[in-house]
Amino acid sequence: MPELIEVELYRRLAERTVGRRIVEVEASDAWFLKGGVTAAEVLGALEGATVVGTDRRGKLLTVDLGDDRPVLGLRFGMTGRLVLDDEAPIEALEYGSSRDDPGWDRFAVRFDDGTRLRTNDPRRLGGVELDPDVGALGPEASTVTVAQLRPALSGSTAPLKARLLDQARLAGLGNLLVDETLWRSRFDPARPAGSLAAAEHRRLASAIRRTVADLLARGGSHTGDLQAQRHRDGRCPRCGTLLDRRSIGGRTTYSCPSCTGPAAPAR
DNA sequence: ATTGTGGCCTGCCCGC
DNA sequence: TGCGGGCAGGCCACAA
Repeated sequence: MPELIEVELYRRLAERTVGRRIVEVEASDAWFLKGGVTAAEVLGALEGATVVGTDRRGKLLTVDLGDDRPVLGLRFGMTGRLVLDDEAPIEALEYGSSRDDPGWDRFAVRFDDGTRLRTNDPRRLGGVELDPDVGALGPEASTVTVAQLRPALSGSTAPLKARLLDQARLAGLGNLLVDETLWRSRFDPARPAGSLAAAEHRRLASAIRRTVADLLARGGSHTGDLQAQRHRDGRCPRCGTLLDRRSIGGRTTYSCPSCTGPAAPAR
């Protein structure tokens, strides 16, 4: 479940490798290489390169290797973790494994100072890419403005939640963050995205930024107030009502039927 | 174009 | 104790 919060923690870890030179690349898992790139091409592009900086758009981590090299893109899917030597900012992912099996290392680079940065991903849902298309992603969710959110939602009949999960419209939110955000701001996830009024755009944009900041401070996408009740028979932490469990946007969705919804706006 | 669905990958947990 | 089925969700291909 790495969402932008986890990937931001990964980025901060990767940032520590700035100035180090890559002396060896481990890319033996062809499945993990995306965009049609071969292991040989990745090796050629990365070996000898020095890490210049890191960046992130939504759930995509990018590593800048200088002007004469392609940008290294890292995606983590749902169970991917980034580990520098033995240091992992996320010990165990919410729906991942608590083990750290070396057999799950899908990609790694070794630096000239002997340190090693690796992706450990049991389910191989993440991937490595060269020069990823950052432009295909929507605006960054953690800093989204009303002016950015409005066009992402307006005119759409799709459920609000589905649009917020669409990385081409808004980059960074995953299932847990969206449910937490909508619950906090009392929106019905199933409501048509295009039905929001101007004041609601403001309320939602603000809720997205605040929820991301709050859960980042707490340490993960799974630290939301709704999380403990994300199960059948779960109850709304605010009013105690039995939570709705539905599939919206193809994802399991928990929401409070009592204190959310168009018929029951915020008090 | 937009929206919905199913599949990919595989560990884990539950019930029998 | 072992086993099978369901489940988790980020992402992409594909269908309507």
